[in-house]
Amino acid sequence: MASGTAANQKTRWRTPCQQCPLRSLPDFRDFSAKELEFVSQFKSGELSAERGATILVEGMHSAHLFTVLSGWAFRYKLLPDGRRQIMNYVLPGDLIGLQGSLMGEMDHSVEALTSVTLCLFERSKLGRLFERHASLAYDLTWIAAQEESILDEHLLSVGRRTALERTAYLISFLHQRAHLSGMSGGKRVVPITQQHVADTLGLSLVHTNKTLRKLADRKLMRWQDRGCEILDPDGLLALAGWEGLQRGPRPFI
Amino acid sequence: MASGTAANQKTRWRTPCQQCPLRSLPDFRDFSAKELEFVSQFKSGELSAERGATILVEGMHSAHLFTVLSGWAFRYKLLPDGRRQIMNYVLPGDLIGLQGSLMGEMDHSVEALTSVTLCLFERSKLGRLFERHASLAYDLTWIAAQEESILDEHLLSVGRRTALERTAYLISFLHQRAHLSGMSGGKRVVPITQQHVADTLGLSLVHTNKTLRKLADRKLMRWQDRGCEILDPDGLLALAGWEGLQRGPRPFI
DNA sequence: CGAGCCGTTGAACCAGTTCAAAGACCGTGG
DNA sequence: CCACGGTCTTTGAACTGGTTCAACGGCTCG
Repeated sequence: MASGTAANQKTRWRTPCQQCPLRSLPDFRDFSAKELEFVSQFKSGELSAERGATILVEGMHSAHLFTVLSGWAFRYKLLPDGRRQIMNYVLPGDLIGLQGSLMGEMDHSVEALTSVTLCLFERSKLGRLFERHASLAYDLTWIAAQEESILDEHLLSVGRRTALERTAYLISFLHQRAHLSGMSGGKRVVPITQQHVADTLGLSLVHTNKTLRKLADRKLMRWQDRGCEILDPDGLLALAGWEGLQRGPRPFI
Repeated sequence: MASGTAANQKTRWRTPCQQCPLRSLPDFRDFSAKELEFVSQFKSGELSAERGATILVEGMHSAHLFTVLSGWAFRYKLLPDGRRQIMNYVLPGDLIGLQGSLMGEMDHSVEALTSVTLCLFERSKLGRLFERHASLAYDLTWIAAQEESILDEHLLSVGRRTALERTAYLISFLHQRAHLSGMSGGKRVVPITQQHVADTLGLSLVHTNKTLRKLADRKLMRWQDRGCEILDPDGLLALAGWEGLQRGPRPFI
């Protein structure tokens, strides 16, 4: 279970939004010069965190919003006795802390899976975003609705899919997300342990291991190191009974 | 499982937003005259649906958004073979169809639990809302973030709580929601069957029945008719290990 | 009065958990 | 260089929380 301390480091400003490497990804929408200018001054700095570091803590009242610039993280909640449920994964281009910014305090925590760099935005400027940049306000709502849609699918998995189906779903999901964030050359690895898979799917570690083995025996994927390689994307989708993520231009801040 | 057909009926305009009965509830935020005027012309009519009727269908491309004026409904998804997962319940003041409006097509369905009346909004006017009414745009984002927060908690339940804890959680959750929507005089009943409980919690009908019996034996609640009566709200919260819904002024459209 | 829906209960079963142990692969310090 | 401890994965075996199957009783509504 999580043991990392919040060893975050504020770092010097590095990446100007105008040259943000994420903008060139095909899946992100284009920004107007005006939008770009606003986002640029909305951004107040960058932050980096090591693998295992806790970026946001449940109950915390944060003055910031973040967008992931590079690396992987995950959102989770704990029960009083320590049982953990991972809600979703956070990849480059994803926004975190919106829920906390709008509702006062975070209702979940976020931990880094790899070393991560984040763009930092001032919560206090969020009002101005809504007042002066309708298109960005729309994007924020879109992002929140998108997250809702993903959570719906996760809930369907955990509630109604069998262990094998769930696992196939999760592997597909992560593979697609990685692909759309430009992280995978197809074979690429997702940096998670089997414990993460278990905590995402509501399964025990042991049964997760045995289920992954079954998927490997069927030549659908292969577990290696700390992650997995996809062998048969379509087979996984079919097994999960899942349509896949919807594509199309995606906003980000 | 769901059998109702979409027997929706457009009805004559009835409730002017200025006299909306929901506005007087303590939990909803106040509107300025300007906001009220916009919402008033954003609303294009009302619609009513009978118990069992399907209000929105997964895959559908809807030209409307809805707010529930009265009655109960629920959001759900189906797997190809018919397994059903209920994602959340929809009560007076709740918005539905936002996800579909923003992302093109609905990724879930909505069915009425009681007879329901809905306010109808034109999706085409959503752009104007963002451009001219920042405060309402903010509210929409808030609403989406709130839904996300609720889904997180559901996912935690289904993934990591035991059947008894889950059931206690759901009962508490519905009780609180009903209370905040002004629907309950404390003893009031939630209009759902045990099949709905099962499909919300990812349990079988039989085991749901046995679990509800345990809660009743412990004098925490009582099942009656088509719903339940809460006997010991705090006992349920404690059993679930849940903090309860956060209060405070809540926006609605 | 019959058909459906809803709730209830018992009994057999099994998907997934828990317990236990061991092997692979690090990085670290002696 | 090797020994050591920590993290991660793997596997077998016993167990159990929850499922499935089956049947029945009560209620409502046409």
